[in-house]
Amino acid sequence: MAESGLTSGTRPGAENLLFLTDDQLRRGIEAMFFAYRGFTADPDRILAEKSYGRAHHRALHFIHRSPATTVNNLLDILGVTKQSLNRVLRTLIDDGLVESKVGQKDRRERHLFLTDAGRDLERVLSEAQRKRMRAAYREAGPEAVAGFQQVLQQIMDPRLREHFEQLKDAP
Amino acid sequence: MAESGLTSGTRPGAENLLFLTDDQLRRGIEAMFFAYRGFTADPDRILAEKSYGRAHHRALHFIHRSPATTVNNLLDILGVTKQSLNRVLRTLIDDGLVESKVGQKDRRERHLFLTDAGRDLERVLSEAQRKRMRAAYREAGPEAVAGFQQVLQQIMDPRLREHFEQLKDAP
DNA sequence: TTGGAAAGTCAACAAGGCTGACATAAACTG
DNA sequence: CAGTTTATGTCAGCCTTGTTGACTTTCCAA
Repeated sequence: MAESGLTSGTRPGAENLLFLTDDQLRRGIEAMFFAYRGFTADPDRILAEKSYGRAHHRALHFIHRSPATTVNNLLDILGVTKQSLNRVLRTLIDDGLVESKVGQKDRRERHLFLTDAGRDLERVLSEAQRKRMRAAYREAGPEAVAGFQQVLQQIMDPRLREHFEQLKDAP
Repeated sequence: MAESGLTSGTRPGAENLLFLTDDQLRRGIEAMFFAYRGFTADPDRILAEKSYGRAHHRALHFIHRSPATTVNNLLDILGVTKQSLNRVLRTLIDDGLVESKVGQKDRRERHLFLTDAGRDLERVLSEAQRKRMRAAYREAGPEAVAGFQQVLQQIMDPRLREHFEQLKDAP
């Protein structure tokens, strides 16, 4: 049943390229669209209560992942302008969720850290997101998860894939 | 699950749950974030040239997929307010990419269709998106693609999954 | 010492979400 | 038939989050 459901009874041989039909690609595109909505739904609800937005979540996430990261590095990861990021960072700093420390080696740079309160919010947000992912992973099983990761990695722009890989090796 | 155990050789036993660690989940979350950026990058570039946005693309896509769809159905799929959709639809209709026809059975409804010009733009946008997906699929291989679809489907909200399934069976 | 990088800020704007209020036409219901 | 509900459209105003451009301050490095 699993087999026929996945491959319609055909074996994935070298010549079997049905998974590359426009129809299969369309299904993948629509799946990405609908899944991304679910992916962001739970954090979005929590953020709305606190009058924050997705942009704040992203900043919290990547500062959490890479403590002491610089503004420039964050700009590169997030792919927005410094004005856009600054607005978000400003509110997070003013609200005491993020701390900005002048660099020791290069005192022009600012190194970003989560405060205790910042870590708290980050934990609530990411746990909500993980909960859904965990359920999805469990339903789909480890092999599906491996495929999921592989395809997503290929969809990324090479420059972003580097960031992704770098984060993989973070402590 | 029992079946995937049979076909894969990995039994989802108590000890083999490493794919559910918080670290694996975090990797999946970041992969979704970076991949979605790539996913939208190519259409976004084309849309920007024509002063359209992602919202226009979404409308074109789903009208293309479900010709004669009603405004209400589109609202449900897209998950935005009618005011938001109307703004987008208005420009598409004014620009001659979408046609709105009064319903025959129920004359309160409007049925939406792409014009030739609308189909042209939809084709350009979706081909750009498919190109990237095709390359990703080819690199990852059919088994990975199957897993990719499975996990995405599980991430969706149930209500959206129904829409997704319904589109699967469309002509 | 000076050029340029890093960061921050101000102003203005746009897309695309949202709410609320209201209008119209058509269908449905008692 | 009168009243209600449904589907759609529209106006006005707000918010978040993106953009560009201009400008300043700090300060490293050649």
